[in-house]
Amino acid sequence: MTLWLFKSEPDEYSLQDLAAEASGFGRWDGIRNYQARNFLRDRVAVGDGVLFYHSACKIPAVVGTAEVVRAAYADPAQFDPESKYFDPKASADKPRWYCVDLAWRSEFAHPVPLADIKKNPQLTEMVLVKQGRLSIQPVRQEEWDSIVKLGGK
DNA sequence: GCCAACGTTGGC
DNA sequence: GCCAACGTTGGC
Repeated sequence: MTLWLFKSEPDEYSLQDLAAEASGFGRWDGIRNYQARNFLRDRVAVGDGVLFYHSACKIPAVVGTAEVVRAAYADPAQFDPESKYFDPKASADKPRWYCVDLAWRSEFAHPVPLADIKKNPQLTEMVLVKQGRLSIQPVRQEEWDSIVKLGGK
């Protein structure tokens, strides 16, 4: 099992949106960055744990956890001309973009802000700190444990 | 809204 | 097969 950190803009899709899914899971789609796609397509597996991170908002922070419940499949939005994620260069037998399904697991009592993570000597090696712009990234077990502890859940 | 880091693309 | 240009991302 691998542990991950997934970023989402809360205006687009928040942890609360995932928690409110009637089906019990949500589709993590719209990934259009190659580095993130490669992780999604090649490494993310059912049962993997996910730190849910809110980005591009007032206080960027890890806000809770989720779990992967379906591994990579072709993101349907790339085939839909009406979608903003439409990609004319993608085809059904040669999809370019992938998505997974996630289930909500927990919401932190105390969100863990990026600013605090940067100040924490135990967490300075996180990809989140070392490489800013990556929306899907692996997390070490120790990092997961520290953040969940800080989150209070 | 700027701009830096990244993987991919495509012209040569 | 090199490498400059491109699109995406996201903190500031």
